[in-house]
Order: sequence, then structure tokens, then C-alpha cells
Amino acid sequence: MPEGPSIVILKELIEKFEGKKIREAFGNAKIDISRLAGQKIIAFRSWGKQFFICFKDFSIRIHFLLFGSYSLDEQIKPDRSLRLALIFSKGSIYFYTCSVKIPEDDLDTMLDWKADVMSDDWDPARARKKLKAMPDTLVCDALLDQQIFSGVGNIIKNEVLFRIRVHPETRVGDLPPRKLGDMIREARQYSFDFLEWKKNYVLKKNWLAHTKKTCVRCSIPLIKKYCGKTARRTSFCTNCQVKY
DNA sequence: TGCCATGTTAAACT
DNA sequence: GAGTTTAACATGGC
Repeated sequence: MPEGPSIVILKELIEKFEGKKIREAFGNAKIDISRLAGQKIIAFRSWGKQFFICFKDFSIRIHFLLFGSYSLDEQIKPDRSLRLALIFSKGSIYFYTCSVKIPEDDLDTMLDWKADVMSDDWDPARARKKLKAMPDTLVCDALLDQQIFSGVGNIIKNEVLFRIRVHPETRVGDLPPRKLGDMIREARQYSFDFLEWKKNYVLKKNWLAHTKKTCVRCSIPLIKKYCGKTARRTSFCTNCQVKY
């Protein structure tokens, strides 16, 4: 569920509730749920893996972490921890096992919208600038940095590095400028491919490296290693992916 | 059945 | 205090 493209899918599915008034709200989220009833939803916004329900004077931030889920217009699913339910005169939204918060700060001051790889405001030059400032960081960690590539998760990381044929333990500063450009471009491009595949339920089928045992290019076994400071699972080919 | 995973935060350390 | 490591959270798929 949690990578950026999945949140974009949620945003599209939920759009019909924009401008609608909440009739009833409940759940075990640790926020003041009583203030929600009667509120009109001004907009839904997404920033990377974060999803925002915006009202006139405040907003709710939903983060699905690893196990979060949601359902629309359904009965509440049993045996799942219901964090927040929003009931409308026509339809409903249920959020399960996710983080629910009401941020103190204004979203536009809190978030760099140009860092969201799925956004129309995505700014690759800005990403490059941020990367230039951290030459010692490994590329596998850099791709997961939400301040640079908001929305990129572990799947996208693995697939991008395989696509651009770069070893995950390459230092950012050691990447040739062209490869750095490739990484920034593919972080966005793969996210959109992810979006289309996910919509068509063929995401897994299109994985080239993530969870794979052998290289689709040269057939040798892929390395599975928990790379970098983030120590997330990384699959890569020591033959096809160059360490600069 | 047990292990592991599309993630982040906060506490506990050095 | 900084930077780090560890624990916690919680569900479903293989």
C-alpha cells in the first residue's frame, strides 16, 4: 500500500468526496475526532506517502506506514483496527492501521511540494542540488530520502537502480553526472509506471529486481543485501549494476 | 507455521 | 547534545 503512487490512486478514488460534508466520524485515532462532524472537505492532497484531508482551518494527515489500508463505501472490515471512519450522506471512507495526525503547521510551510516525485511541481534540478550537497551518502539511501524523493519507497529504489544499472552502494558524489540525471529522472518515471501497473494489478509482474532471485539481463543470481544506513532490503546484480 | 515486508517515530544508547 | 542503534507498532502474504 504505502509508496507514493498508491497514495495517488487513493486520491483519485476518493475525489468524489471533495466539497462534501462529514456527517459522522469515529475511530480510535488519537486526535480530537469530535471536531470533524459537520466539517466540509475542502480538498484532498498527497505529498509522497502522506495523504491529507483538508478543511478550512486544519487538516488531517494520514500515513499508512507498512500495513495501513482503507476501504470505501463498504461495511467496516472486521478484525482490522479502525483508526478513522468518515461517514457522508452518501458514502463513507474507512482508514485502518495507519498513523492519523492533525499537523500544527500549515502544509505549504511544512512541505516542499517540489520534492514529490508524483507532483506536477516536481523539480529535478532541485533534487540534483540536494544530492550534490550529500556526496558521501549511498545512492540506496538517497533514493529513500523523503526530503529529496518524496514518495519513493523500497520497491521503487530497487527498480530504479536496476534500470539505470547503478550499484546501490555507490556514493552519490561518485556518480557520473549523466547517471545522477538518470537516477533523478527514473525516480519519477518509474513511479508513474508503478502507478499504471498498480492500477492494472500487474505491478509485481513487472518487477525486474525487487524480490527477484536471478538477473533478467544476464541470468546470474542477484545479491540480496540490507544496504546503507536505511538497511532496507536491496536486490541487485553485481554484473549489470556498476559501482562507481 | 514462522518469517518477512511497499515505513516511520521515539526511546535508548554512545 | 550530537549522532547512532534499537524497539515499537501492526497485518497479510508466502
